[in-house]
Amino acid sequence: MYRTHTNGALRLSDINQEVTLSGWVQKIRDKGFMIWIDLRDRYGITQLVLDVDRSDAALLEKARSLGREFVIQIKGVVIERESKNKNIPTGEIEILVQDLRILNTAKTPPFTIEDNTDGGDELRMQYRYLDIRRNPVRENLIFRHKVSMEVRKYLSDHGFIDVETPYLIKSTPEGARDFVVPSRMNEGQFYALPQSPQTFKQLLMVGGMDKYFQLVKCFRDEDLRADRQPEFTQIDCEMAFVEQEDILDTFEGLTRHLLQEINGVTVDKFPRMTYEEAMKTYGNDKPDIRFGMKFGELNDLTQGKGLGVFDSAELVVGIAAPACSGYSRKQTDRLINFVKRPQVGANGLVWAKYNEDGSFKSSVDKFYTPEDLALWGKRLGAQKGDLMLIMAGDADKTRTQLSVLRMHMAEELNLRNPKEFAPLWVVDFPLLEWDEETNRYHAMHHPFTSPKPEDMPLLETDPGKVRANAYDMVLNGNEIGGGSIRIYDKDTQSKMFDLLGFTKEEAQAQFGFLMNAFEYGAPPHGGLAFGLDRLVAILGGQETIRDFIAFPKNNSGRDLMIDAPSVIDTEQLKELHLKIDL
RNA sequence: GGUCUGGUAGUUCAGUUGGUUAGAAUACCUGCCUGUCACGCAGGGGGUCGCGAGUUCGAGUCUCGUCCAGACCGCCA
Repeated sequence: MYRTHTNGALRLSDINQEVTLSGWVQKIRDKGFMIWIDLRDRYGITQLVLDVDRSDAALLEKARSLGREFVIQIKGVVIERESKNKNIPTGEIEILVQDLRILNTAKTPPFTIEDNTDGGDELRMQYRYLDIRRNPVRENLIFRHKVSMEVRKYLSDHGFIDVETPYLIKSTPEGARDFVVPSRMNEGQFYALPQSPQTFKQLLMVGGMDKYFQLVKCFRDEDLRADRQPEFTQIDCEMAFVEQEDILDTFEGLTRHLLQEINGVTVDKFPRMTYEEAMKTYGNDKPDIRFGMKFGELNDLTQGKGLGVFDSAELVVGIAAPACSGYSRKQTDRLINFVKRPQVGANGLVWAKYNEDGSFKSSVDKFYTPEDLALWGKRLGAQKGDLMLIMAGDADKTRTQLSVLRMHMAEELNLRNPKEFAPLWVVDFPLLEWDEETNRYHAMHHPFTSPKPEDMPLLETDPGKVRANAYDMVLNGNEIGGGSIRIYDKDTQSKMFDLLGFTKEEAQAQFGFLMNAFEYGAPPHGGLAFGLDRLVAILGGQETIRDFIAFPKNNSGRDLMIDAPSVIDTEQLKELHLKIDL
């Protein structure tokens, strides 16, 4: 037997017990007359002790030969510490070692296995198995486990059935690039890895599965970001015989359950906001509503006073940053430079201070009286002591830019409290989006999304105006889930493909299986998918999803530990009838 | 596809206008240390300054190229 207890288990009440422990050597403190060893496993740390009075010379010698991260097994007696350590749960006891067995030696690790490691990201990824020994990473993985167990429990309790769908499926040009897998048995043909199990879950509805869920890997061959991985996990759900309201209720329930069970946070009914409202009020379809700074449109108050940039602008819009009227010239300049960076792309920024004493001061005092500025303040909901920030230009672009500034101010003012949770639904997304590059519409959500019945006539006359039965769940400024009511009749679906520029033949070749299924009694259905990696990171109060994934990929889609992707040998290529053309 | 930042000891980093033998902290090794727990003290070893060209009497430092890493834009139905 390797152990009678784990290294987080023993307490004062276990005094005098003979125990066997196993684990990794975290640290050796050799004081000459006495040696302490911190023994670690995933449950905690237990201090081992040997000394010249109570341990024989051979045992001491063996203990001195240990190095960091050696795997050892010891037998000993639980004793009370003379000087206790209040910082760890096992801090009142230690083990007087009687027998020591080295189970495995270890090279000195390339970085310290401690909460605040000295290792950089690259090394940590290359030696991820060592990184996982560290508390923060281990705790994150356990946290993820808890979240996914609660998800499974909730959905199963509510009648959802976990069904697995295939990973080797068919490539489609719509949407993200596919990862493809060559088929040896079908010369010159390729599978694609699913970007999502979308069509399969719809077919499960046709199959009468009624309520389906799956925690499933999805794959997209697009460039990465700090919070974007080429393979990621989705909580994928679909329900039949439901309306949008039923789906929102169900998954609002799931999210509320998670916040309660995982974070101990009780949340009221989620607010709802239309896409249009979100864009007008926050410049963003995933607003962070933990703080205010709502947009106020100022066209009528600013135009016709001789300030060219405002007069010629389609939209003049601003926010009031709380308690920033004391900003210095340097600070306002920094904000101006921030919005002028190419990533934001604005031409400039007008500021107006609503001072504590009720006076006004702005960067455009030449054009506006204090009375004008007071009206701005009223429109933006500014209080005394606030700083109004105003941008102007093309409506859509300006909203986006002001949205970036709003988030920047929130960061700067520490308004994004990771312990606070403000979920909401954004509903009534547009069905289609015009793509300048390809000169055609493409589906904003996906091509299986149902238009709102009342907007159906617009499909013929003004497709860009059609709203969809599509919805996103937003949490603290992140889209954590999204879904829609699906099309379930063949005619609407083929009209949709038509709008998206598919010929009848293309539609049949790529999605014939789905449209055929719709001819055999497809029930009305809809669903939603959550991004599990991001959801877990947000519930865990952290920014980076990589630390919640056991073995993540880097910026260029590489796994630094196993060094993938890699070339394959010519035999393999030949078998697959592939030639590399570089 | 593009923009920006970085690459110096095992690790995290500093390194002045281009100028002597490239430093610190930490890790590692040795010795000492009668209750340590970020132990302490003394000593020691450790460098292809990412790689390749170029400028120069002289390059860690300047130029060009290249590779790697990170952040962002495009992209991500």
